[in-house]
Amino acid sequence: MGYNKTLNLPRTSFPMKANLPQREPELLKFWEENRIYHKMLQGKEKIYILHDGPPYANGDIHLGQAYNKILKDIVMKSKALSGYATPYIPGWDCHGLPVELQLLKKLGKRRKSEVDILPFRKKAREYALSFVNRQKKEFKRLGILGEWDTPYLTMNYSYQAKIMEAFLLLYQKGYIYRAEKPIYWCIECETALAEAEIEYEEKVSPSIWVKFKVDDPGKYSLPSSSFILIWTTTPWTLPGNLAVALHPEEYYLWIEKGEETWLVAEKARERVEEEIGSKLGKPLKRVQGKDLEGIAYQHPLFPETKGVIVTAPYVSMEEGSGCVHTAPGHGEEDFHTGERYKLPPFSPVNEKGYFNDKAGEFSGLRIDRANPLIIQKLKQEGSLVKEGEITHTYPHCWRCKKPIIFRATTQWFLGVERHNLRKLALEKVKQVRWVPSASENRIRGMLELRPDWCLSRQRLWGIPIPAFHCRNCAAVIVDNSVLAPILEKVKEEGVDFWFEKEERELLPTGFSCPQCGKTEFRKETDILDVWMDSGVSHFAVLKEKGENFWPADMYLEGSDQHRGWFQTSLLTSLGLFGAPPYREVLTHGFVVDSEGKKMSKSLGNVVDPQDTVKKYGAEILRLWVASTDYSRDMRVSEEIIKGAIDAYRKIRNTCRFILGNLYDFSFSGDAQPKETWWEIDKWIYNRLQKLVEKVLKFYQEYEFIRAFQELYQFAVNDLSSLYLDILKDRLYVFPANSAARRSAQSVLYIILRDYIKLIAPFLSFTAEEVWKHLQEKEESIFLSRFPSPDRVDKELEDKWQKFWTIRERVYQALEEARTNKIIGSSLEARVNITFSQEEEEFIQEFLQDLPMLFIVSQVEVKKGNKWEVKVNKASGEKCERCWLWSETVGKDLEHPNVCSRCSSFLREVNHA
RNA sequence: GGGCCUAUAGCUCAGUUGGAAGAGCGCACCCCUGAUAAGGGUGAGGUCUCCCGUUCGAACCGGGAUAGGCCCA
Repeated sequence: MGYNKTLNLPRTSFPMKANLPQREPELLKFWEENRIYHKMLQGKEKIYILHDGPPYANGDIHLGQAYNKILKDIVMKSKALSGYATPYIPGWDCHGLPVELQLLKKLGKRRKSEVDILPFRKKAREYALSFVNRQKKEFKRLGILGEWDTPYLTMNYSYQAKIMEAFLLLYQKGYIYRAEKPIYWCIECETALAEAEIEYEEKVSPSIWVKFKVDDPGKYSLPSSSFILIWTTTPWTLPGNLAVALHPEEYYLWIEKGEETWLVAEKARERVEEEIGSKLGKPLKRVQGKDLEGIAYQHPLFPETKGVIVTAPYVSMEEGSGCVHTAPGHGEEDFHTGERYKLPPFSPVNEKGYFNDKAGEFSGLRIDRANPLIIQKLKQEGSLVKEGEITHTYPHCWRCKKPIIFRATTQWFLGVERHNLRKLALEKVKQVRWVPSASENRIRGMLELRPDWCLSRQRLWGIPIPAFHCRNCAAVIVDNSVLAPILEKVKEEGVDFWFEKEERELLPTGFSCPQCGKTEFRKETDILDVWMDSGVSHFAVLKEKGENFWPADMYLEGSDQHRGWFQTSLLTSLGLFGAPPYREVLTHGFVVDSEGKKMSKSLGNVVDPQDTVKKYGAEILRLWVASTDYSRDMRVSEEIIKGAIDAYRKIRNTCRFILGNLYDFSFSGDAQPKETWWEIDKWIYNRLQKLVEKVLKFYQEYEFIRAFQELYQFAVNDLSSLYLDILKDRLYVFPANSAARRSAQSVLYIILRDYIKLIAPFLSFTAEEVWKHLQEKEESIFLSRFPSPDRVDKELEDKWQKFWTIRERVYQALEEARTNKIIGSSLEARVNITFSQEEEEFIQEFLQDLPMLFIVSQVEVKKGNKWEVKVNKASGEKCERCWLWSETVGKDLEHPNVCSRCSSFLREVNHA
C-alpha cells in the first residue's frame, strides 16, 4: 500500500460508466452549436453525394427507419473521414393518402366529397409538418449529422413546382399519355378507392357456369357446336366480356358433352364434372393453351359481338374450368391481358353503378339488380350450364362497407415502352453498382415486368396534374406557355391556388384552344401519385444544388424500394436526362426478431428505437447497426442488444484504460521516435497498421460489420488480453519519465487516436468524447482524417505470431498450476521450459523479456528433445512495489520491501 | 400462387479455386483486486436447416423440401 504513491497508476476523468442517455445530448449540443456538420464540408478536395430517400411524414420513426438513417450516417462519416465533402440533405415525403386518411378520420369525414378542399389541404400541410418535426428530432437524436435546418420537403413550394415541371417535361418528351384503366370504385360513395381503402370481407355471390359458343368452328376444324366453358362469380361483368383467357402452358381438352364439344382444362375436368353435376364424355383433342390463342366466340349476351381466346400466365388450374372470363374494364389482371392483346378496357357502367347505353338491353339497370336478369338471359339463350352461390372474400369499401367494383376510368400514365424507356432502363441498370450484387437481379426482374405507371389519383392531398381540357373538343392542354406562369406562382405561394381559382383565372387572358379555337376549359382535378413526388427528388433537390450533386453517388434504402423509389427515380431520370440518378445503390434487409420473423404488434416482438435510446443510448443502436449484416434481414432482440452493450463496454473501457495511462503524457513533448521503441511496441504498432489497412478497405466496400469485428477483436485480443496486460508493469513501475515508459505511451497515444477515428463512423458519440481527452488540433474528430496505413512489417508480424503461440502453451501450464494450488496470480510463478532445438534458437531473442511477456516472475529455458513446461512457486519474496517475486527483495536496506529493480527506480526518481 | 433473397456454435459473424468446421461474445470453472459495476486464464459448445444427387472427397456444385423476409398476385 505504501508504494502506491511511487507508482504511475492510471488516472482519468473519462468515466467508466458511459451513461449514454445523459451524455449523448451534450455531444449533440456540441456538434450543433459548433456547426461541426458544416465545418466537415470545408476544405475537402472531393465530394460524395448520398441522396436521402424521403421517409413518409407520418408517425414516429420505427427501428427500420432508424437503421436506415444510421447506416447512411455511417457511410457519410466514413467518407468524410476519407476526405470527401459529404453534404447530406434529409428529406420527407409529405403528400399522399396516409396523411389524407388520418385527417379524414380525425375530421370524421366519410367521403372526400364532403370536404372543403382548401382548408383541408391547409390542415394536411400542418399535419405533415408536425410529423416532419417530430421525426426530425428522433433522427437527430441518433447522432445523424446533416442539414436538419433545411431539409427537403416534397410540399415545399419550390419542390411542388419542380414536381409539376417534371411532369410537364415528361409530357412534352412524350412519355405521358391518357388512357382508360379499371380502378377500385365504390358505387355507394361514388369515388375511386386506393388500395389502402379496401377491406376484404366475406360475401355471398352468384356462382355461374356459362358456355360460350365458338364462332365458325369449321375454321378451326372443330365440330359445329363447340363451346368454351367459363365460370364466374360476377355475372354483371359479362356485358364487359371481351376475351377468354387460358393458361399458355397447360393442356386443354375438347371434350364431348352430349351432342356438343366443350373446352375445359385437363386438370379442371374432374372438378367441372363435380360442380355441374354431370359427366363429360371422351376427349377429342388435347391442346396446349397457347395453341388455342385467337379462336373467336360469340358473346353470350350479345351474339353479334365476337370475343377471342387469349392466354395469360395467372390462369389457375385450382378453380373454375381453366378458361377465364376476361373483361378488361373490370379487373386489374384482365386489363393487363387486354393491353397485351390491344383490347379496350370496356366497362359500360357509370359512376353510380348503372349500366350505360353501351350495355344494350341492360342499360339503366344497377349492376346488382342486373345480375338475375343477366342470368335469366343466359338461361334463355341456353348458355347457362349451372347456377349456384358461393361465399368468398371480396373487396369492400373501408367507409361504407359495401362491396366495391372495378370500373374503367380515364387515367394518366407514364408509358414504359415510350421511346424504348424499358429497354433503356434495363441497359442503364447495368452501369449502376448494386450492393449487394443480387439486388441487380431484382430490379431487372421488376423492370422487365412492370406495367405502365399510373400517375393519376382521385384524391385531395397532392400535386394537381397541371393540365387543361377543352370543353368543346376535349383537347388536352399541357403547354409551356400556359404552365410557365403557373409554375412561377407555385414556387412563390404553393400549389393550392390551383384548387381555388377558376380556369379563366389560371389561363392567360384570351387563351383559346389550339385545336378548335374555343375558350371554355376544364382544369384537371386528379392529383399525381405520390411516388412521382419522391421519384423526381433527384431533379428537385440534386439538380437544383448544382451539377456535381447529380447523379448521386449513392441511394441507400430498404430492399422494398426496388419496386418503389429506386424504380420511380430511375424512370423519371431516364425520361428527363437519359441517365440514372445514382452511381451506386445499396439496399438493406428488414429488421426482424430473434427468430427471423417480422415485427408486429400482435406478436409483441417490436423493438422501439425511442425506448432503446432512452434506456441504453443511441450509441448502442448504432453499434447494433454496425454489427449486423444488412445484406440479409437484421435480427434484433433483448439478447442481441445486450451483446451490443457488452461490446460497447469493452471498447469504452479499453479506451479509458489507455487514456488513464496518458494522464502525464504530452504527445508533442514526450513522444519517443519510433526507432527507439521496444520491439513489442513496434509489434502492436504494426498490428495497428494492419488494422487500419483492413478497416479502411471494409469501409470502402461498405462492409461495416467486418470493420466492426476487426476493430472489436483488436481491442479484445491485441490490446486488452496481450499488449495492455503486458504493458502494465512498464507503465506503472518504471519512472514516469523514463524512455521505456514514454515509448509505451507514444504508441498508446497513436493507437488510441487512430483507433477512435476508425470507430467514429458508428461509435460517433464515444469517439468524440475520447477525442476531447486527446491533444489534437481539430475541435471535433469529424474534422480529422482517417489514418493512412504505414508499411506493414510482415517479418515482425510472423515472428511475434509464433511467439504468441508459445505463450499460449505456457498459459495452459500456468492454468494447471493454478488448479493444483501452486500459484494464484501468474506473478507467483517461476516457469521452467524445455524447448526443442529449433524453438530454443527462436526464443533466444526474447529471453530477457520472457518474464514480462508471460507476466510471471521468473523464467528458465533449457534445450531438450521435447517441449515441456514446469511451473513452480517463484523464489525469493514478493516485491511490495512491483509485485514480482525476487531474491533481491530485502537486499536494499533503504527499501527493504522491494526488489532491486524497484529500488533503483526509486533512486532514479528521487534524484530527478 | 409467382419473382428475388436468406439459413454455419446460445448470439453476431468468418469460411478463398470442392480437400480434417473458425473468431469474438455469451456460458462454465479458475485467478486477480494497481483498468474494479473492471482485468486475466482455461474449457465446454456445431447432424454447417432437411432430403436426394454429382464427386475419390460437399458447409461450398446441382435438384427438391422446410422455415423466414421483401415485392407482386
